[in-house]
Amino acid sequence: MNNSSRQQTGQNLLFLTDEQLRVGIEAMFFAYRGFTSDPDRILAEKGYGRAHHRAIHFIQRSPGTTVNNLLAILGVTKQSLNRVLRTLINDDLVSSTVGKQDRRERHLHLTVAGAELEQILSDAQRARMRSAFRTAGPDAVAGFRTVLEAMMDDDIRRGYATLKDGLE
Amino acid sequence: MNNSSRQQTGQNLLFLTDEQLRVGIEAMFFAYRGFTSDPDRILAEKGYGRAHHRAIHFIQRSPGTTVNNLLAILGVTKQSLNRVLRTLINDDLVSSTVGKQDRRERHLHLTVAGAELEQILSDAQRARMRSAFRTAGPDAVAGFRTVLEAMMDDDIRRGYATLKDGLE
DNA sequence: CTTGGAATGTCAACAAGGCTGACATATTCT
DNA sequence: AGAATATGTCAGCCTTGTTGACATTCCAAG
Repeated sequence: MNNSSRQQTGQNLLFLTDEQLRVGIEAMFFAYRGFTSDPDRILAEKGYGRAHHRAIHFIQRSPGTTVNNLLAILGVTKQSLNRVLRTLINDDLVSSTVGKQDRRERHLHLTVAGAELEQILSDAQRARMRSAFRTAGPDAVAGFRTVLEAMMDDDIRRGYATLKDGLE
Repeated sequence: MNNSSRQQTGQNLLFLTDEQLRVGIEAMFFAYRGFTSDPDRILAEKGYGRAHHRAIHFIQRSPGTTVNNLLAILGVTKQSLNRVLRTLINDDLVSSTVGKQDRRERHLHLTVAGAELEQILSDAQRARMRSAFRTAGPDAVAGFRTVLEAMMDDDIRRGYATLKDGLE
């Protein structure tokens, strides 16, 4: 299992050595820290955390989404999500409206203030991503996305593919 | 600033649209969750958390490293790290030995049991990374690493480059 | 040799944000 | 009518981050 590609098998599989995998693992660790650091700084100033950012992000990207939808995407318990949503609703960044077909459901939207904060956060996060993408170039970006997609859990990759479809 | 590349500038910059950046952001989010999920499961069984994994990982990769080195890499407070190290040392997964030149320093090593756990964790994490790399192919992997590197904070990228140098 | 600073450890308190379990309420489906 | 669903809420626990205060040990400069 270890060093599975010490002897090559026709193709060049040197990119699968344990050492290369270790570098990939550490790259993920350090890059993810950079990826979250800018929004984290902004959020900390306003008394929010990463969990609030995640909720705001996915409400922005799917306006009117229900609590259950959000739970499935975020992969946390309803108690955890509820705590975050409660503060966002109290602070008037998110609105929760009763469903029309199914009145048990709550549909979530960003308020004007919520959309403003979302904009600030995603501007900061996109700025870093844009800079990284520009530096790396389109081919590298394609590879980046291919590898990340292959690293997701299967069920998530399906949902993620649906998200992507909005693009084509 | 927004949709900065709606009109192209000679080169094809469609990969820098806000939509593409959003997909990249969500790819990072979902992929990182996959990336940590396998070790997290194993750690939870043994009563440890992600912080223990990080400590074990970097002690394994730099045996004899000092607490201060580890603090710089992990980017947490010494109190936070100390709490984690204390449990690892108590559980005999990590040994802490007084420095010979500078006896204020503590040099950290994995014990046999610690190395065993590290092996289990990194096997799990590498398995996912290897599968993703193999699926994506060497060119995609190169792009993946290029983008991640460009996404790190500058000071970290320098340290990360040093780590990488062990490879060539 | 004394003193300042560096490296480390430890105690206490606090907060965010995960978790489980239990329970309430409203609504919809069967 | 009763089961199932969607949501909210309370209480308590854990990990892991934070700050602040303080002790110890040692090196090095004066």
